[in-house]
Amino acid sequence: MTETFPRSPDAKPPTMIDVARRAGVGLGTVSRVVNGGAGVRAETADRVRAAIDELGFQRNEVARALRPGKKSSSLALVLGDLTNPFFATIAKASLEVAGQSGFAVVLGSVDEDPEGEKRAIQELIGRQVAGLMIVPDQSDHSFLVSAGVPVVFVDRPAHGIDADIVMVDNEAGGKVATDHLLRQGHRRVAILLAPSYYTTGRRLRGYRRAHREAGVPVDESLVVLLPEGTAEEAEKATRRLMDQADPPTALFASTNFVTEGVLRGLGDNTQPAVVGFDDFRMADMLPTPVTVVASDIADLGRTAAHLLLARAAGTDTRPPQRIVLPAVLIQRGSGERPPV
Amino acid sequence: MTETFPRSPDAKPPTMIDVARRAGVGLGTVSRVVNGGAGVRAETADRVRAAIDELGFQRNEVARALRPGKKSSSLALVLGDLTNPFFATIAKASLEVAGQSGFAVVLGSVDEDPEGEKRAIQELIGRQVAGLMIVPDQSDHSFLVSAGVPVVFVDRPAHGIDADIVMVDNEAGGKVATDHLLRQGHRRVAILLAPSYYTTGRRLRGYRRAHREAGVPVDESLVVLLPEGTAEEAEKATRRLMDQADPPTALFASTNFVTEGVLRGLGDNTQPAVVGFDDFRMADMLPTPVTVVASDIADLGRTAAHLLLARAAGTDTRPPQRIVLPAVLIQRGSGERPPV
DNA sequence: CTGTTAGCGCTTTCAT
DNA sequence: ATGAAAGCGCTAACAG
Repeated sequence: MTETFPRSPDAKPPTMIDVARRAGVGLGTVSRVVNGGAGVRAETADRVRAAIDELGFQRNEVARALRPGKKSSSLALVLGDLTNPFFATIAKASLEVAGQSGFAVVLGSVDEDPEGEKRAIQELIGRQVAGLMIVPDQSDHSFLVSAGVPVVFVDRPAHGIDADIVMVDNEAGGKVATDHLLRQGHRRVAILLAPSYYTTGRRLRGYRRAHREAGVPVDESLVVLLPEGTAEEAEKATRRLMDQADPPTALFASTNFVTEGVLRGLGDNTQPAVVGFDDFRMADMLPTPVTVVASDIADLGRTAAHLLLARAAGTDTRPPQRIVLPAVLIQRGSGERPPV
Repeated sequence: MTETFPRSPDAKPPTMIDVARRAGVGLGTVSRVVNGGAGVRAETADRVRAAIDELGFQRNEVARALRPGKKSSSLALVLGDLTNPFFATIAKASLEVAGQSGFAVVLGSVDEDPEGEKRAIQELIGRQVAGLMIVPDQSDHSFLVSAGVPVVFVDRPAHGIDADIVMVDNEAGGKVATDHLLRQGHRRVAILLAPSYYTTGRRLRGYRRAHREAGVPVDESLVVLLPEGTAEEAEKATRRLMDQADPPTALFASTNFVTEGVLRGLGDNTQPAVVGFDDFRMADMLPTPVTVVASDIADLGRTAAHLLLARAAGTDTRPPQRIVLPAVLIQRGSGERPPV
């Protein structure tokens, strides 16, 4: 009895009114039943439910969300490249948390262009999302101040607005990684930074502080700010570093893609020590297992989602929070090579 | 002059009526301007635009989508684990395509439970998405027939409904991989399958066909159906395989996670040849670079999104399409080891 | 307990 | 060219 092709798109789906007529009750009663059925006689409710099944009725969430106050039950997630496991992990985690509360997650498509993010965000706000989780770029986000929607920033704070932020302890991470290298006697530790103003700055800060406290001067030629945070750029930069007169004996890569590039750039050269920021799948399977400074990225996403949900529900009215997750060193081999 | 905290959540955003009052025009005029401004005197339009800027007005997409026919400009994407690069790639690609057409993408949270997918899909339909892209599980999807929304399945077809499907040539891929191994003289080729009824079945079919055509009998003890498609299960299964009396000299892993597990299970044993299905980041960086059968996964996502957009727009009214993308062998080393 | 009614913000005729 | 008015499907008073 099952049809085998989708119903023609113009066939209008049944509404509550259809259900009401079918069940011989009022519109309000149907609404009550659909929303839990409190205050409706069991018998009536059954009749309504029967009608719902027969008609295949499904509540129109859009109309429901039109009601003022009743913000749509969806959150927006704005981030860069889903192909980056770092972002994918955040997405998955926040999706799970949102789903548990009956919220869907709308993904804003963020192209590369600088205007893309703002456009995407405004688009999303127009869709009446109940809240936004944003992994912001460097641009000004003050336009969000008057958006009337709760916002939680993830991984890095945004300019022009004081809102909740959930992130990793970048400076401590940078410090731990560098300490580890210096402690083993390395004196020429290079750092390769992806161009993300904030995290980059903090990680570099940790790197410098480690040097200062160890009494080791920083050779500025070993501080490399990549033009792009890709493996390709990191690979090129690594080659250049190793080709110079006095090459580093250790390299600190500031993101997972950069780590990949560094390893590629090093090729068969198994001399220099390498520590990466952010763990990645199969880091332990590479020829020399990769030592990293890692955080619980899924927790980053989960925490952000929980916080946003609480803000959206109005449950949480504290001033903007700043949640910082720890970063720990995971020794696997590449970071434990002694200096030459 | 910029405030530094988000506006209190109860501050209602300005509506078109506010704009109309402010500009001293009628509601309809504002609507016209917002939608391109055709048929409005330039001078009037300017006044309206000025009011829009001053008030920071933003069209309420929800109210807009309430209009019948005017399907919301968002597509739904329902898939499993975003943490799997395979799915993440699909998500990213479809997101880009959708974004170019001004569509947002809503992600359904698909938990592990079998009912999860159906619930998520119905939720999404209730949100009036213009179309659905689904990487379906094995359950029955006939309930979508009467949903009145175009659906495109990705990676595998669904039961109970004849809709568009974009996928990889699984059988050819299985054949190519197995051929490659047999051609090098391997006679004991194991295949490790993740439990996904369809792709698994096709890949296995290719495996069998390759054996048949080569006149090599299949040892059924080498056909392993994993209880779960995780690296852990694949690792355990690989250990078991290699521990048996007459172990295989080659292994064919049916997904990227399975490939990872196989490599882990093999550990230092660098004897057996390995071919994986689906390429993955850093496959070329492992101790022995990994030979894989790969397809353009991003293209899978892109194609699905394009098709869905056309269906949603009513532009494409062809009968359900079945688009199959090729799978090619990428030789990197692990698959070129000779039999012992 | 249940039916009726008034909007939510917008698009879209239909007059003017 | 522009204003007025009728809903879209639903929720939330308000009556009965």
